[in-house]
This record gives sequence, structure tokens and C-alpha cells, in this order.
Amino acid sequence: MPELPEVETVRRSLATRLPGRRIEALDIQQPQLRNLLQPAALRRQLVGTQVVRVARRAKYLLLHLSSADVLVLHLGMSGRLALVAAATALEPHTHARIHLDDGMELRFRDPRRFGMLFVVSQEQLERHPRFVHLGPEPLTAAFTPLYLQQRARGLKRPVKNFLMDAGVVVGVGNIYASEALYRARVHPATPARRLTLQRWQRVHAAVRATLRHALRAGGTTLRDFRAADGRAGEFRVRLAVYGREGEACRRCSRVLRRAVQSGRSTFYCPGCQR
DNA sequence: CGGGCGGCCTGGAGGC
DNA sequence: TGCCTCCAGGCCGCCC
Repeated sequence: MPELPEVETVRRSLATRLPGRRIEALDIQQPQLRNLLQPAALRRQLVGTQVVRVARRAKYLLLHLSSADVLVLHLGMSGRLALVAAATALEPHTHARIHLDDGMELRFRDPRRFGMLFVVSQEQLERHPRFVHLGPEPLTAAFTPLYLQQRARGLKRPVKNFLMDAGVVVGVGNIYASEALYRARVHPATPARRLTLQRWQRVHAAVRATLRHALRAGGTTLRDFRAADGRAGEFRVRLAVYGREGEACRRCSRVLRRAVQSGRSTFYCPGCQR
């Protein structure tokens, strides 16, 4: 589900509400997510701590705690976080409930259970196996056209797969990889090593613009996605290629196509993207 | 070692 | 209505 704009949207919706709240209790209904939750250990680490701030790295949400630990949450494909009154009826696939000191509850739901939840010390976070290999954030100065060109040196994998590799750049998933390449007018199957610096400049700018616009719209809701306050994202109507196979390109009117790359759908315009 | 692929899960859509 | 297949926004381990 959620790529950078969606995770960042969730972060923002939590950042106005969570800091200062104390965790009073934790209920685990279903410990088997992507990682196996250890209810007793989690309770020991979380209960009694205060949320200090809500951050994000790649597609991970980071709840920094007063204990100098970090509660790390990943939404996988279908995960949702909701901040609701404790009396709210329990919805299906609610795996974890974090009870707060103001009568609210942070609920983690995830039908497909590809999501993750774990605690790591702030100090160890960057060295954690899930974090240590991560590339730069696309909206920071570390992400440049030259960086892309250098990382692509010698790689014959398609540029779309390259952009979706979190070791190259984080936060770009299947929707925004297609959208950004359309915006950059680069064919998704182009071997990464074939792109000139000039084209990397276009790709770089397109990745950033696409993510920024999606962020401004509160992300893309295809089906599941909601911010923590329940709001859906509005970017779906602005998608230029994703999910629009068979429809007309808005730029050149050619029929948009779908292809499969490494088992994932890619959408592109055969006229605009060479 | 780069990189494609299957597997992890459930549910929705569409075909018959 | 039911049953089947395919597909889905992520990530990792296996294998060539």
C-alpha cells in the first residue's frame, strides 16, 4: 500500500496528537505479522513511556519514546493506523491496540499481515538490519541526479526496478515509480546504466515532484489507505498512468499500457516514454 | 554479485 | 450462489 506520501501523511496525522501522550497498556490480538510480536517484552518496553515525537524513515514510522527507545511501525501492503476513542467498536484484523492516557487508542490493523512492529533503541536504529542498507530520502539534498547516475553505473536492471530499490532511494514504490517515469518521459524498461546525466536529471526532478504533489494531496487511496484520522488520500484522480491501462494518455492520446516487470505491474505511455 | 522470482497473507473482482 | 483464478500500494530469502 503505502509509499512515502502515504506514510508521511500518516506521520503528520499522528504528529499533532501523539507527542506528550503516555502509553498505558498494550493489547496484542494477533502476534504473527511480518515479524512475530512478543507481547510481554513489548509491554515491558512500551507501557509507562511517553511519545516524544513521530518521525519517519523510508516507509517506516518511528515513535520516539521517553525511554530512548523507538517504536517502529511498517504498514506493509494493507496496514492502517487509526487513532480512535477507546470505546470504538473493534474492526476486523486489529492486531495491536496501544492505549493512551487521554482515552484514545492507537490501533494497528493489517489484513494481509505484511506489516511490522518492533522496538529498537534510538542508538541502534541506524544499525538495525532493516535500516542499515537504506538509501537516501528522496526529498533531501543527499538525493541528486549525480548520485543516481553513480549508483546506476554498470547496472542493466530496468530503471523502474532501480527506483523501487530501497537501497538506492527510499519511499518510491510501485505507483510512484510508474508515475515518476511517465513524468520524466523515460521508458520503465530502460537499463539503468543507459541513462545519461541529462535523463537522470529529469528522473530525479520527476520523482521529487511526483512525491511532493502526492503528499500535498494526502497520498493515494486505491482501497485501504487512510490517515490516522480516517481521511482518504486524494491523489488517485491525478494518477497519470497507474491503473489506467487501455485509457488515453493525457499528453499524447496514445493508449496506455501495462507490462509486468519483476512480477509487478508497470504502467506507461508507449508514445511519451522511449 | 546482480537481480529475478516465489513466498508471506487476506480479500476483492471477475469469469463461469 | 459458489468456486476458481488473478491481482493488490512491500519486503526478504533463495537461487541462478
